[in-house]
Amino acid sequence: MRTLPHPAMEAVRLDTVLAALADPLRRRIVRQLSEGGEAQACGAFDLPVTKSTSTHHFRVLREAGVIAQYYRGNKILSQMRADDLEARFPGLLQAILAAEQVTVAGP
Amino acid sequence: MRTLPHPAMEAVRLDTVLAALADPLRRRIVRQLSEGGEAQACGAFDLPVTKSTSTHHFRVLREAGVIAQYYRGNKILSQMRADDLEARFPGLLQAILAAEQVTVAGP
DNA sequence: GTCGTACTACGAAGTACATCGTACAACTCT
DNA sequence: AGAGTTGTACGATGTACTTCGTAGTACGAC
Repeated sequence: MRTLPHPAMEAVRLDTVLAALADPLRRRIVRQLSEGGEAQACGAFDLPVTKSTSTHHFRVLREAGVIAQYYRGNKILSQMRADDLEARFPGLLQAILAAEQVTVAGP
Repeated sequence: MRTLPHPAMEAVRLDTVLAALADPLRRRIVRQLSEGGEAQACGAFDLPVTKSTSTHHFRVLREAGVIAQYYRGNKILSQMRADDLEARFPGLLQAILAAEQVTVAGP
């Protein structure tokens, strides 16, 4: 079974997490994962970029420690590392997701 | 009196704020401003870069809507736009500052 | 006015990032 | 085994960012 490398919780750096979440496309992925609750395959995301680019963004999120990915058949399932993030940076993820909510809800 | 352009609170975008705060040097500035409370001149910051670079980072923070800057004599005083940020993205700034606190406090 | 201070503006150089296309690998299904 | 699906790897390209040096502007002090 193939596996993908994930940073340990202690190795997750604020720099990397913030940089990862500064991209709108990556926040879109994170949002969908957070709202879905369940692990989802990359194909479940309707992103306005090619597969290559999509792979790149998922990789950035995984290497930043924001999401976890594991093989399941010929798909890769992704899910939030919500607990790890909350333990390391309490309230951060929630604040960012909530902030975007505000941004979207314009008059 | 010279003035510097600041984005209106409604024009402040999460993308820009997160990108601005993803840089460690800029977070260092923000941290010092937040802890100091009072407005401080750029020279009050002991940053490991040249003045040009320093100017650049202050500018990024100002254009992102994170700090306010105004002339005072031949200095420029900077201060956090804490209230504006809190109104637009509740809890975000505090979560990021707290997160860094955790990072710094290693065993 | 002249000098020093504090900071900006502009251009240059190196680095990092986002995006894509093509080629490839692993898995499922028939 | 062969074909289709899902996603990766690698290289290329254009854009943006960081950093610096130099030159210049505004202000206070003398």
